[in-house]
Amino acid sequence: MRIATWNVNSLNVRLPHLEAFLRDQSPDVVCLQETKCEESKFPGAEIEAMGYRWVHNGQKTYNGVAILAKAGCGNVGSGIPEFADEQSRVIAGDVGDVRIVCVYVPNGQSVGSDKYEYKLRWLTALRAWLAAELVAHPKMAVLGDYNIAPEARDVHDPLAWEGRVLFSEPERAALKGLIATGFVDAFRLFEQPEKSFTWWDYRLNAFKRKMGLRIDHVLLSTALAKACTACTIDTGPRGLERPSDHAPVLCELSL
DNA sequence: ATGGTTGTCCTACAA
Repeated sequence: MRIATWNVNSLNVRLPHLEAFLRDQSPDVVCLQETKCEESKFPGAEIEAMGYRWVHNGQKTYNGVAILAKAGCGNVGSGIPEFADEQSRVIAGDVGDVRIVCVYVPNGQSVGSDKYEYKLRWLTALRAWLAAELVAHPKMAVLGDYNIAPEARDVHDPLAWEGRVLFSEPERAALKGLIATGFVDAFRLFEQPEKSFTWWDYRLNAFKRKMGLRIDHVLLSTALAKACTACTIDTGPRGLERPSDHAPVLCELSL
């Protein structure tokens, strides 16, 4: 089974890129973030024509998450239970015997801001929920835009980014704490190229200058990690005309 | 240089 995650930064704008990605990579499951549309504007017919069934937790203008799956998914839930959130940032469902959780972690804006505090509270709630979910679903994959670079090697200029949002110590500690409840970062199970990133700012020609961060992740429960044979970043879509600012991450599971 | 670009929606705001 091949699973993937991609922050598309508007699903309707990125539909041609998504179509090419699905054709080129043929993933069984794709988690999307920042669909930026409510249900009435979700391009469901187009996605079904590409051979995928879908579930979506959307909202107007901001956020929005979806899971596309060739085989469809059941037992679908939206949001973090017991965490009231007006923002559409989580959707989960079963594909076969694997629990798929699609997350769009808050950006946090800047360290010390209200949005930063919200990000940390959100991550605390996510951790508590997922720790409990692991008991019921030993085979679990949590994919998405975490808006956190875990280590210095995940940042093009770690000295410049140290202490800033996306790479501050409290954010990294929160991600580390989440992982410590029973996950592994699939990307780091394997040898990877230097300067492996998943997001590059639209400004200052950041992609061409390799000025990126690795903030999109595939976390696998320890039971599921045993089945993981590869994890890669597909930088192709980031180089296209009018791209998302994020690249997709792909993960291969021998299931 | 505290800069710059994109998406949504039409004016700022979020990223």
